[in-house]
Amino acid sequence: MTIANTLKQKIADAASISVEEVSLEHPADLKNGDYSSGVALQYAKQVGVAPRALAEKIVAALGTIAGVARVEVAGAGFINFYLAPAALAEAVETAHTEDMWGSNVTLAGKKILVEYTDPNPFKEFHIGHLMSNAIGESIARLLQFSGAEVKRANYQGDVGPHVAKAVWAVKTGKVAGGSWGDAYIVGNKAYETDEVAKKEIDEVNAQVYSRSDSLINSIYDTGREASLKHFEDLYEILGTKFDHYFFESETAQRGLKLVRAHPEVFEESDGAVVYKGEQDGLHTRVFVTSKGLPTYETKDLGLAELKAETCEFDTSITVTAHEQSDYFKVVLAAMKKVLPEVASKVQHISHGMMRFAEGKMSSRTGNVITGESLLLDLIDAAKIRAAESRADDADALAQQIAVAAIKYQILKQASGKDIIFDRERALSLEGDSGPYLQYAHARACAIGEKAKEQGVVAATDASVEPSDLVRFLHRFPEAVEYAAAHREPHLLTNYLLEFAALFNSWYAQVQVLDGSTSSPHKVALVDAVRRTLKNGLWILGIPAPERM
RNA sequence: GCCCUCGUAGUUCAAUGGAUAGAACUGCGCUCUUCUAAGGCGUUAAUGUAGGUUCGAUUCCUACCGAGGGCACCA
Repeated sequence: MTIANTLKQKIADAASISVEEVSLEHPADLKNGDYSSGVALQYAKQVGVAPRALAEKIVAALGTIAGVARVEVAGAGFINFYLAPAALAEAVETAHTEDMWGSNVTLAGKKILVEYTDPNPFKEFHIGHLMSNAIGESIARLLQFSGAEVKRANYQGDVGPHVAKAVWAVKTGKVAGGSWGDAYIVGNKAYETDEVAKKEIDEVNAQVYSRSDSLINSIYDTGREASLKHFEDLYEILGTKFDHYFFESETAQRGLKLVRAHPEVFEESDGAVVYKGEQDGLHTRVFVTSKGLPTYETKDLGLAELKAETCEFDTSITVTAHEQSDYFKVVLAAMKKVLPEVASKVQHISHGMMRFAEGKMSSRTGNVITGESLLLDLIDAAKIRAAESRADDADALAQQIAVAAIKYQILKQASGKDIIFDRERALSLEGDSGPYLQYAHARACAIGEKAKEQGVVAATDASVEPSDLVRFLHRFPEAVEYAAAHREPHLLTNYLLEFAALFNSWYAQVQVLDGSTSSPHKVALVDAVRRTLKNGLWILGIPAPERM
């Protein structure tokens, strides 16, 4: 950034001090300029000059900076920079003409594998999977928009006790016609309350692994395929396309081999094979049970190896709920010793859990809310509004609005915190919401369409005094880069909300197609706004319908 | 007991060590003869407690209080 560099160089002339890094930020209030620095406040004491006086000296030494219209000293000693109209008009022009407006190249050439969603065949698609999907997809897109070559991975548990429970329930005719998620619920309950059933399920579990029973094989194969197909339908609605699918059935043996090959890393304890995490300030975890079965820890080691063999990557990210944070640290500590090269590329991103406002725990069918039922409820609710819209396909629009509503709720807050999900709030589709952003985008599209009809051709005019809307639009690329650097979609969500609010407010005051000579410029600006919202929504993984 | 997250308006969330701590929902009052009122405008209301570091702390450090999660054969 030229401003930061100039500031850094000239501050020495002004105060005879050297600074390694100058703070330069976007003031929250646009009145305070496009950029602002607090260096004078920071170094006033060291130099022995009052902050404002030092700021004045620095400003005097700065001279002219390309693209900056004026520099002011304000408040206690802040140095505020106001960009020149031409520099801001350039941002509008870029946003109006460039498809990739807002992208950056900070990760160019980097290969990144992102694993997320991770549902289990034979079980329901839970809220947690929905959260992991929304966050993982958005992080993948943020990295992509920053120039990285991103591959999406999904790791699913297709073997284990949960599978046996569902298969047993079907085999014994305990469920008929229900979903595989229902079968799991029935099997799980029987496992906990019925001794005979428990024994049978354990047997089924062994048979699933050994594939020794043809009836069980048939139920298993049918169920696995149906579950995976069903998940695919959900991914289609959610807008995710995975490049790689990994299954626990592939990672178990691999993991066991790795553990057995490293007796110096793992030790035996009470018949089980464990990793003593205490040596790394963590806790002990079991990798192989006393029955010789691999636990999830071991499977994760196998998964890491399998990922590295399947595709090349510089970084491998796994997105999970926060409850697995400590677990992951132990696995990573063990991995550093078993697969050091892979371990050095592994990163874990965790998110909070979704909780529900009291008394709103059940779905429309009266059951516990799953990720799927939540989505279906929202689609239903959105249909009423969609039917009154201008959309050609109301059902398709209802789906897009529902996805926006739910993803926005997840992506609007810092990912470390739990999310209190209030259905009423999400279903209202108003205010601080995904549909609000979509609506602003649809409005911008409508103006573009009308401009075309009237034959008004967009043309940016660098001499027009820039509005707050333009100055905020100029910050978009930096907002993307900032969010990508922190792997925090909510930082972009916040920017987009504020940007959309600014646009809506501007829209209420300004008539774009008023037949005046300023129309072409305003049409260009509206198109720049449209692309900013479109690209921003794309990064969040939220569809941007052109008509609502 | 130890470890990890986290405590901000009545509620759900923001705030890159900076300027008057921002929104949304709720309440009340305006606003469609003008490009979409899923919109806009106005109005009340908050940093858990006690110290520390700093020119400046919601943010960093320490202690306490409170919430959620994790801590051996589940995933």
